Amino acid sequence: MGGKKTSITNHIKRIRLARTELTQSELARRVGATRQTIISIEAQKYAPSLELAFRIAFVLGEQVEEVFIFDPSDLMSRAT
Amino acid sequence: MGGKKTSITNHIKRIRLARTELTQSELARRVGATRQTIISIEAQKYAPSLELAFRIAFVLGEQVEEVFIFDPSDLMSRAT
DNA sequence: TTCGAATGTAAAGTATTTTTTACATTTTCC
DNA sequence: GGAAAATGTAAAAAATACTTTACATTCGAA
Repeated sequence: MGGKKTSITNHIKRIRLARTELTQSELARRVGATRQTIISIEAQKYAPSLELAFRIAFVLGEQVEEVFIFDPSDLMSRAT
Repeated sequence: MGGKKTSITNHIKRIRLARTELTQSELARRVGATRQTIISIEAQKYAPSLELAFRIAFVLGEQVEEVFIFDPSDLMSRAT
């Protein structure tokens, strides 16, 4: 069913509400994406591009790595 | 020639050589991508996905934001 | 100089992200 | 309760990232 899964999760919604109190529409507008894109990313349907991730973090006033959490466990299984 | 493409640049090549002395092939293998992908990204032909960016940074032993540099100037022109 | 490893170019095909459009549900607030 | 704003689902098309394959160039060492 589902599939690949990205090994990335994000805290956009929490930060958006707790820290900046932006609506999805407002965030979308400020980062230059559509509301639908924000919805899908918040719902973890897919990970954003690196550029969009940077823009989101920038607008939220956070570092990329505080907004997006990478789980390297699948990478660990690869060899030296 | 090129087009605007992405507002992201990277220091993969410098870090790859100076810090870890990996070949493109080795880096590609460790991050689970192809050599061609590493070549294109190092050549700034396009930016990696967020996931690949995280993997590259992880393997290089750096933070995402030390490897990939975001220029927010195009974002700044958007309003409040 | 010659071999092999590393780097590079190109192009076609696959996979993933983003937009666009349209409508449904929930929340807020009067 | 009702209107408006905010959030949500869906799906097709467009844009971008990634792979695969094949061949060319550069560079270091034997």
